[in-house]
Amino acid sequence: MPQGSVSRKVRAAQTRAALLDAARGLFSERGYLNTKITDITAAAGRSTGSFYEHFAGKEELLQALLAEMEGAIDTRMRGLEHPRDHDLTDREQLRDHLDVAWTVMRQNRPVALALFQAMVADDPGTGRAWRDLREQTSTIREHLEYLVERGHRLPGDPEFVAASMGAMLVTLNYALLTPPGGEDAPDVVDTLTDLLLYGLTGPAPRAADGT
Amino acid sequence: MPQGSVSRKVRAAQTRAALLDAARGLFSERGYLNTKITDITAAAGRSTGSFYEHFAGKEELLQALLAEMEGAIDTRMRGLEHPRDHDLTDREQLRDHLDVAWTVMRQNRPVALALFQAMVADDPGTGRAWRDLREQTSTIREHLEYLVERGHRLPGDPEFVAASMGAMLVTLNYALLTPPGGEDAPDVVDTLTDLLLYGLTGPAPRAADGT
DNA sequence: GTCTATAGGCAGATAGAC
DNA sequence: GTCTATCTGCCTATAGAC
Repeated sequence: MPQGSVSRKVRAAQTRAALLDAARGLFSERGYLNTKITDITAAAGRSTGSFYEHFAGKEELLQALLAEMEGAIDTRMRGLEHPRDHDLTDREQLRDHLDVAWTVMRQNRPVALALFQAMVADDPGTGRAWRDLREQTSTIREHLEYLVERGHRLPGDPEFVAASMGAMLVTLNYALLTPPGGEDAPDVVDTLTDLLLYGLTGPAPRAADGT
Repeated sequence: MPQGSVSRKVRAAQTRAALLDAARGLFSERGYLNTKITDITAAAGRSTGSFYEHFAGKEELLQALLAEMEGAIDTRMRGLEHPRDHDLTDREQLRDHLDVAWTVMRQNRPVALALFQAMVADDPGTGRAWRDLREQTSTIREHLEYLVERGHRLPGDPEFVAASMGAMLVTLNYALLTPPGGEDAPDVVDTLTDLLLYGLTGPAPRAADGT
């Protein structure tokens, strides 16, 4: 393989990375929908035409960002078992799950923001919103199904309950991208944990027996 | 006042109403973001120029639709007292509130859809998402504040808890605009009531005393 | 107030030289 | 692969006749 060819590949990869980086920055600043392809190429210091050598359009670039993020998460999670039999009615375990989800969204702000906007901007008839919600909550759903199998009684269908939890999380994350009080509320995860675990009635002393 | 002038006013009102009607239909079919002003005028059987005689733009038309909806609700609710001291930890009262909210969104599908898309499409930096969520949940927030005043312990700040409940509601509504299984799930309100009231642990037997 | 016609401004996407 | 240049289509918004 000739050297020139290698160098070419490297430069191509650099351009691709530059586009992805620029996109992240712009998505975070102005949002996904308000960012034009020409904005991205300009910020990356590349030409408009160069963009289409790497991505068919903005949506495909977003999928690439998503893949990158998922790759990074998988790497960090490597080796950590994630068995199906977590008990989400255990406060610590529920809190862990919510904390991971929240942290991932916060640490990947541009991607989370863009995915949410893309989900909502899509023609509602396509059903993308429900599909996205469903996919993003598949882990929670499995844990809930496990609970049901063990005889626990949930407020409703596990799939729907999981989607409801996800809807709350992603929408709050979006709404809090610009923190209302200036700084990010520190106890979001704890509050949501308690709300989802015990509801408005709050943790209450249980009867001794399981009647 | 001359007759010609009256007739003119009437026709203007008809055009305005036709535009609003057409917008409702198109928003419901294709969504707010994908509907162009020219689509609305075409569907209403009017010219493009006519639109700007009544609205400065699409967003202003949406605000008009919102005002219309709120007017209709106020009319229906006229005479019904809505005191601040509702107890949302009472299942029936919480269910009633969620049911009203859900029914309003379902019966005003185009407006609810459009408002949600408009909220998300706005530049995130404006903080519109949080503001909208806050406003739409002001009633719930007041009830929760009332509970806190009476000594009840909530999972967190009433404003944030109310916003969380609202986030869940409006996002699920949006995701379920195209029902996944074909028909609309009938027990959405009941499931959300139980989830928000008791959480994942479900209603449980309480201890006899309040220790 | 409503119409026709059009100006004007993007922004997506491609052609062709290097 | 990357660039410059451009074409194309779409949509907002206005001008001017009726």
